[in-house]
Amino acid sequence: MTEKKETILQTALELFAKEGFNATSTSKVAKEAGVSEGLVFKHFNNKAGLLEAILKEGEKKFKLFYADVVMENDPRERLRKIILLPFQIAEEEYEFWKLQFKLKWELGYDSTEKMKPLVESITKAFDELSYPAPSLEAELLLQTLDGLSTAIIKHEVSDPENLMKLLLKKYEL
Amino acid sequence: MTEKKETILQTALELFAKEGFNATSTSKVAKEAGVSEGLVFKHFNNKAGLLEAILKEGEKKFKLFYADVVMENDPRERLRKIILLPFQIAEEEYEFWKLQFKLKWELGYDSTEKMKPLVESITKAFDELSYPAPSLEAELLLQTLDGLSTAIIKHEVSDPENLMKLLLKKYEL
Amino acid sequence: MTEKKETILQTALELFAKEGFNATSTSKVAKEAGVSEGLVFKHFNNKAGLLEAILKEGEKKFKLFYADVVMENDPRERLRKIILLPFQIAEEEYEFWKLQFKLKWELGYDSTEKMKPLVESITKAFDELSYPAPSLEAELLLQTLDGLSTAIIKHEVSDPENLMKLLLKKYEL
Amino acid sequence: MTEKKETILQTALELFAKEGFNATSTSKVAKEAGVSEGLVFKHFNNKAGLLEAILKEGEKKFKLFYADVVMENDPRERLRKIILLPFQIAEEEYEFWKLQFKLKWELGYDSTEKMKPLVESITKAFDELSYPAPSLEAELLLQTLDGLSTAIIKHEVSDPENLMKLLLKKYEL
DNA sequence: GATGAATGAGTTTTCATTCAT
DNA sequence: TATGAATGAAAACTCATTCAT
Repeated sequence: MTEKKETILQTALELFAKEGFNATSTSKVAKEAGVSEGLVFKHFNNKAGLLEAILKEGEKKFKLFYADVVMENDPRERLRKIILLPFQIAEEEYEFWKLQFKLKWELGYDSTEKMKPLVESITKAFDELSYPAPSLEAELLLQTLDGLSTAIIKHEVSDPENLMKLLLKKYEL
Repeated sequence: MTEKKETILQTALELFAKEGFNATSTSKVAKEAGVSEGLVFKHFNNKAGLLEAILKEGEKKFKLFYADVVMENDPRERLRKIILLPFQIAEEEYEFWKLQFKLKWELGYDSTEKMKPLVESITKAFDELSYPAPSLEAELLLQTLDGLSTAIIKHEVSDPENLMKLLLKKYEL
Repeated sequence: MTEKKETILQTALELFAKEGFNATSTSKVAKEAGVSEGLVFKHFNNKAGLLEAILKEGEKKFKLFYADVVMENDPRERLRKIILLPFQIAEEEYEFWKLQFKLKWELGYDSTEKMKPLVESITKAFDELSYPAPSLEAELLLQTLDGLSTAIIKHEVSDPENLMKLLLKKYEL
Repeated sequence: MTEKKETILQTALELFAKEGFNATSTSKVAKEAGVSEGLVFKHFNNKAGLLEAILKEGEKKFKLFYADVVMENDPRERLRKIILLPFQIAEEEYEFWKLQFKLKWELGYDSTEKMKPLVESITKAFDELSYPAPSLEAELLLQTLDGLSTAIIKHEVSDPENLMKLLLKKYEL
């Protein structure tokens, strides 16, 4: 990946995250990235290709993010790890995750399929810890973490540290 | 409000919810609503005005939705009511709420200000029930409900009934 | 002429003078005049009709303006009178005359025909005063007065009083 | 400046001069110039930008036009030169100057500021020639020339040659 | 790989005008 | 006489994309 290609990708990420996919013109991406309009298309074929490239990066990060959780054998530790995740997002990555959320709404795509392994992994953990309704517990926890992540990314959480502790305590972790 | 104006509003709501604000052209709204494109602008000045009108309706409904919670005096009952809310959304209103969520992401606006009274009301409830960290509890609950609502609207919840029961039990309600 | 019709005419005059004919929409005229959009058309048929009505008023005033000059028998007095004209425009009539000038440019119409009697009258005056080239003198004087009027209407003349005196002296009046 | 950009500019000049700024659509400019409408906007941002570009060219020519006058040291020669100017406009430039006049009316902008050096230069000439009211003389002469130019451009002058002579004689040049 | 001029189809918006009331 | 909802056509402007260099 050449330097300019990288710049385009990064710029597009930022603009898509800030303004949305449809509201961001390819020409704006090019201008902001300091490259010619044509180059965007040379590298990514079309606007959708640019988006795809970004999304692919997103999924990679996403998997990396969750891999550690799924691999964890100890059920209590597995729950701990998934709960900690939202709080570990580095501030410089907020833009990136914001984009992922934003795009999911804008393009309306369904992530349930991709989440399945994670859901199952969490379900199993609750099962092993003898929760009476492990599947529902997993669903609820993931929804909670989803709401929480949203709030964190939007800088709407006042006291992350204690919120984390509270949540951990609720699951006796 | 004339009949046609109403139709435009309704059509725009549906299209914005389905496709997103930026991806929906005013000409499509007009065509779908069976009116001339000019009329859209006569009534709402510009595309943003149309959106605003929809959003204003949204806020009205939103307030109506939460009014019952805030007015409730008994703290346990208040919590019960807020938890029940997401599960009471009528299926024909999914579009409407989907739009509200979608737009919030697409336009990136901050709803914390508008949520304040609700947050305070829930905080107070937890306080009265002697939870050790009422403010954090309120924050967490609302985030949970936010994630949950999202899932419900997107038809991603498998067993709402039991999910609701589980959540109520967690708060001993 | 009803009161509302009069208001429309007056408003249109002002707007056309300020913004130009093409740049002024009928809806703006209606709004500014405080009447419905339809009424403008009821009274003047179409936008061109509105313009025509204004222009007709203009010609009336114009003729009134010059009648006194043409009627004057004494040649020196006739010249005096035509020279004084631009300086006698009342400030509240500037808008009106500005419009006349403006429209002439915008619509590109030729006023030579209408000016003929005046030109002849001035020519005759110069002839009677034994100027060697009366026709040229008349042309030049009228062009001077045209340039001068323009400047006056645009508030670009610093010292009208003395400018007038200077001009009169040049013709020994 | 690419060839097409040049063509657009030239076409716009002609159309604006003939029909006026507001009455000329960008689509007409594009069609007449044989380019896509988009290109007009690529090159000039918006319709006003196109106008501005033309006006800028106008000012350049304008300055060139008057530079020779202002540079002239001999006061009599300076007056001669300014008087000759309107008569030296080449017929193929009539369109251009017509536009300048037309736009000044349509857009209502004030050229006094830009004329200042010229006014001063003429004032000084009259002063050096011991005219009793040099500043007023300059004002009057320029207004005369303004009216005259207008008439020339509009082809309303019957005998330019002798009109010129008459004017020169009036200033003993 | 990189540029930027050029396009064509679309989008938002304006506007003169009509018509039912 | 007067209103204002409604229209259809055109205007200004945007944008993804192509292509010659």
